[in-house]
Amino acid sequence: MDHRSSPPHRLTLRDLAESLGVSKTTVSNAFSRPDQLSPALRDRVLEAARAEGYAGPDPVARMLRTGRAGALGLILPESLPFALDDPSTSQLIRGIADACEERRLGLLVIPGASRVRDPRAITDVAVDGFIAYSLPSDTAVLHQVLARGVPVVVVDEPRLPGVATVSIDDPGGARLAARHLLELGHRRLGIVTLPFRSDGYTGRGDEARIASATYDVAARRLGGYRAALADTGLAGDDVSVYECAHSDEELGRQAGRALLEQAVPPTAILAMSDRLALGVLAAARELRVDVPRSLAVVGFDDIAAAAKSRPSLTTVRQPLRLKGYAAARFLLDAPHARPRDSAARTVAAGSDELDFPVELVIRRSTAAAVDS
Amino acid sequence: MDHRSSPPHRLTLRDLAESLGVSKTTVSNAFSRPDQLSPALRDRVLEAARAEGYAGPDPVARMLRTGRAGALGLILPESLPFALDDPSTSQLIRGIADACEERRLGLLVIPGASRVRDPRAITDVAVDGFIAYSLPSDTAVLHQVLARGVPVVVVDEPRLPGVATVSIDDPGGARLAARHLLELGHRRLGIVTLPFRSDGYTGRGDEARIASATYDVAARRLGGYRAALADTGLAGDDVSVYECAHSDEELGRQAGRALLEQAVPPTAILAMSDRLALGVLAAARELRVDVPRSLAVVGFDDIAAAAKSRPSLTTVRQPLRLKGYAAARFLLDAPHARPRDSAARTVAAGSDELDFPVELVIRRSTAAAVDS
DNA sequence: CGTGGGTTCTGGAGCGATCAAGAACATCGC
DNA sequence: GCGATGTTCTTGATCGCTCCAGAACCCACG
Repeated sequence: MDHRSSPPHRLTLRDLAESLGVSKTTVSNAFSRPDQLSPALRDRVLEAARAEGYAGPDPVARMLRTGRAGALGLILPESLPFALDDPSTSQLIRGIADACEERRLGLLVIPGASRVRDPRAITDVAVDGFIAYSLPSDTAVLHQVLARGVPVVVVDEPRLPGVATVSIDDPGGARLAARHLLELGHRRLGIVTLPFRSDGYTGRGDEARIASATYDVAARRLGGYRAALADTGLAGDDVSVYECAHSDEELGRQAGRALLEQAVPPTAILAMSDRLALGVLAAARELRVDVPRSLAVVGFDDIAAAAKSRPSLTTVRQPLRLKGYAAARFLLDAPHARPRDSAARTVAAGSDELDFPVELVIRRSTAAAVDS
Repeated sequence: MDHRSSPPHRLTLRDLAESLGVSKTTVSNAFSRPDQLSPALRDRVLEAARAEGYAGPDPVARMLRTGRAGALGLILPESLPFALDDPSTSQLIRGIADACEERRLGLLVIPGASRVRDPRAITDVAVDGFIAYSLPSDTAVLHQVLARGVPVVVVDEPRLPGVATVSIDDPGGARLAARHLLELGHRRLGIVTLPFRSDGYTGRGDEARIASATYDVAARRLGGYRAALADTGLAGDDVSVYECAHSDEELGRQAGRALLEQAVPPTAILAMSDRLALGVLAAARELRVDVPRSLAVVGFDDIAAAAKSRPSLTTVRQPLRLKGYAAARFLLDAPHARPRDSAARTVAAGSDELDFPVELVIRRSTAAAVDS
């Protein structure tokens, strides 16, 4: 009771202890370890806290002492608006949120990481670990995260040696999609890709860009498509590639138009995401190209809209939500995820990769080629 | 140099200072206040940090010292999946994210607050303030937030005396919508409402529930609808009300069917959200009720899908993204938003309410009544 | 050469909690 | 009645940093 009222002092655990005539530890226990003190005293403390307006232990001070932040950092490549727009990203987030809720952890979102960013967004944030989603390999962010020394799990990309990664079999999925079209007799294929680099380029495929891709996923899926072509003894010659800067319907539509308006248009189009494929469908509609009779389209992801489109979309299903959940669990359950007992940067050595299977879902956007 | 290597000690600022033979303050300044020391020494410190693998000042320790958490807490009524699904919520989040990005703040998401929740989700989290979105007035969460003593801004509801609120003119917007229908000659109206309470009830309107509403928004909008009826000299008699537990298309469809399958169906339906209105449109389609010829439908919010639906939706536009942005700015710019200098619980006394105007957007889902 | 005003750097006191170790007191068996 | 075993509460150190006040130094001015 000796400090007057010069600054409207925020009540602290010690103040309460003093005014009650007990030790700080006792007050602390009353809040955080109820079984460590007699119910009577506990009630007295809690009662006094309420009366004096003490809100409970300061989370930050506790974090400093215990070394746990009680939150997960989620690093997203695009802005939050975009992430929320994109069904596959938001499915992933759901999965992560599920795991956070189970573990009573907060979820701290750090969007826009594919652009150059203030490193403080990473270094100044109180988290027990990061989940980095689909970042280009040339972004500084991931290295900042690694440098911070907290556990990290990467989802999808980039695959870095020694960094825990949760992903899918991208080449395998792509191969499945392409093989499906080839088996249906298609020989002139178009490919609508996700970005190879994060420079905002949209346009015809460019081998130089592809060779220097910083987005692994696009490169891996393209590899899968081409592997299927090679299986069938086809060179990639009759395949035109169109790259989109983002995964959205509008760019997919644009890509679809570009491919369909070629002198010799493809009879089938492989799109690296369902949103792109949906855009291709829109382009076909505009150009009065019948799907699947004159054009077969295959997507990737199997978002909810894929089953609802007209025609419904043949696609490669990946377990997005599960992937998010698994990534969070991977982060949390890993031995090194414990705070301050190790300088480990990744979650686990050895079993640091978790790959989910994919599955081809055949719907109505693909049919046998009619030779034209 | 006296602490050996028993635990793989995480490098601290002091370790670095010692090994460099400078003071802790100097190292701290090298990272956080570059202008406070000579460039030469600064470089030497930074160089040593890199060499020894020191990642920079620990954010939690800094928070404790400076009293700033560098993050905003966002409290959402529903689960994150649901929030991400809902276009109006995600628009709001965008606005908040915009402001956070401007101010280099993290965004910590706390979903599912309308259910009973572990108070630790609120008390244990390091934030400089909370934005509470559309919470029922009987939820404990908001009181926990208030008790924590950090600044709070409520968006939409509940309106609590002395608590800063960002909102819109709900009764006014609703009145606009209803008046529009009345002016078109409609006299038999149906109303599809947002939930009045958070108990998951979906079904016919129930005056007892309405009177004891814990969701202010639904009550205020209903008040607006009824005010318009009163303006026209109509009692509410010819108005059937159907309450939906959530704002989604499926429940809207269900509500639409229930209203349209009545012995004497309404000629016009007022829905408290666009998603509900879209569901009503779906119901009308199923029942082969022509919109707008046999049924007029008005929504609320003006989400992107409202302009794209068939027919496009007449609705009450509210600036969702702006509302989010404003809420964050309100929180951050308020005098009391500064840490530890006050026990103020709300952002500002006096000007603690920020209301945005709404606007009726007339599209093709409404037309003059044909007397049937 | 002394004085004043910068700049650059240091030391030590906290920020508000938790935790390990131990003191005080009661309980119990033999 | 006495050591043994708990239970309940306290003491003091510590988490890693930032900030305040001041020391040390440099330079210039009169």
